Amino acid sequence: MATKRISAVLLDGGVCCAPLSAAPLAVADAAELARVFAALADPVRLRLLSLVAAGGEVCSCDLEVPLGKSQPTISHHTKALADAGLLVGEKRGRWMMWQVVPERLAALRAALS
Amino acid sequence: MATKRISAVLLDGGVCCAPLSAAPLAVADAAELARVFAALADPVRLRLLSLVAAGGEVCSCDLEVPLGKSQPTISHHTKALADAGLLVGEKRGRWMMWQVVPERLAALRAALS
DNA sequence: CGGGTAGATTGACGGCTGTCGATGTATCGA
DNA sequence: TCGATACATCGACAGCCGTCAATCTACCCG
Repeated sequence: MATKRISAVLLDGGVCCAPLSAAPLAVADAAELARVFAALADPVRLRLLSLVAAGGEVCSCDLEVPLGKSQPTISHHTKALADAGLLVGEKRGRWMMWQVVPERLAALRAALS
Repeated sequence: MATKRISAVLLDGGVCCAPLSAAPLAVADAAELARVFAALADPVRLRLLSLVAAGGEVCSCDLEVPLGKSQPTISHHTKALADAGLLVGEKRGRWMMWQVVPERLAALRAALS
């Protein structure tokens, strides 16, 4: 019930409304947006997101080496990005395959205008 | 000297290069980007930025009431946004007037593609 | 000058977060 | 069934961050 309403900026295709400069951000919208930006506020997560974005579909096991972090740390970061809606994962056999959610990135771009 | 080189994404008009999905983000670029996103990863700062963006030019003294925070906290947040290059301030008499840096927002949008 | 106001700075406190080792769970191959 | 692999979870630790009261600095006006 607490989250019946979610910022319109972050729903739908993400090409929505309420850009920063149009009108003062509502408190709830600001909280939601901040949650997503917080997911991007870490250099390791940004590189992880970039690796997945550039690769199209990437396995968790292929992230440890390029990022130079331990397996639990990689798992921690993929979860953070997934919780923010920026990544979706699909378990395929033994492997976890990750993809970016382009609509989510578009929603962020829309909010930053 | 430590910052001789700064991510091209965040310099120039900000309409630059190196979008996330094009190629894996360089370590230095990721660090710079993360610094800016960290500035946006707080609901109070997002509302502050939005207030300034919507108002065009806003005095610090006009931020305490709508944000519901103490004066030192407001000062802390304006400094954080200014350090991230998202806000510029001009001291005019007794008042500090703030404006957004649209190029910076554009640079972030460019990076998120 | 002197009083008042706007803002920055400092110090302190509580909470959040990135990191890793250790452990648990599921899946595949032999 | 057994060993190995991929991933998640837990617990712990260190460092960072948002917040405020108190204080300091700069500026205006009378």
